[in-house]
Amino acid sequence: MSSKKVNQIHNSINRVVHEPVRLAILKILTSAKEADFNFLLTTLGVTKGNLATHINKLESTGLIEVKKQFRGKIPHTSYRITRTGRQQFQKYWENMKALAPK
Amino acid sequence: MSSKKVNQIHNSINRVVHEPVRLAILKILTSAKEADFNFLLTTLGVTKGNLATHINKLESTGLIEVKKQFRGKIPHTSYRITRTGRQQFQKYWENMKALAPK
DNA sequence: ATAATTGGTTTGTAGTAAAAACCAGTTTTT
DNA sequence: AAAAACTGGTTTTTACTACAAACCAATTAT
Repeated sequence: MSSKKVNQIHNSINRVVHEPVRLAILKILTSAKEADFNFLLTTLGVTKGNLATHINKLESTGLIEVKKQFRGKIPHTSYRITRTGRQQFQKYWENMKALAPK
Repeated sequence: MSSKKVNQIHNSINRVVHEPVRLAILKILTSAKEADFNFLLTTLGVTKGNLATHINKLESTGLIEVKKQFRGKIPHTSYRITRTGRQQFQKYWENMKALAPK
């Protein structure tokens, strides 16, 4: 069979971004510039393990960066979206438009 | 712990609709009124088994309906989006807007 | 002294997408 | 007449992933 590349718009969808919890995280980080673990935890209403997993995914793929510091003696972790994270979030939505109702 | 229902916008995302291949199928069926197995197969560029599985999912959840008939002696199967399928597709995109960049 | 908070890691389970193999019947090609 | 290809799938297997629950160490509040 000839390999005909037709549309395959569904292949343009970045799965890392596509996951709803991560979409919500990215949405928050595009608006807020910075957010910490607990804020995301209560805002999103997910479990800690689940949140940590999604954050790891976003960090390991370079979409967000993690800033760890101490506030006094208490650890405090906050997250920011990276330049490429912002770009990929934008690109994701451009691609999604092809699947939206007219 | 108190069950605080906060935002949880990610929970409003219908997972049946959210899957990219199914999104593409629904998009086609909202535009085209009717499409058959082979058209979807070549247009989407997925395997038959994979396509059949997604179609089953969409049918069993009531989003599309399947019309089977014979053209002469050859089976011919076509698909249409249902009323509620159209509604849920619309609703999905409304919910997604909450996660899109402003 | 105990409980709660911070910010996780580890472990286990369940669901799912996807490819590949298989199928029965029909049609086309050689 | 035989072989290949088409129609529209089902079944099986693999691999990934989301998610919850349990656990943790250190610190702070009661």
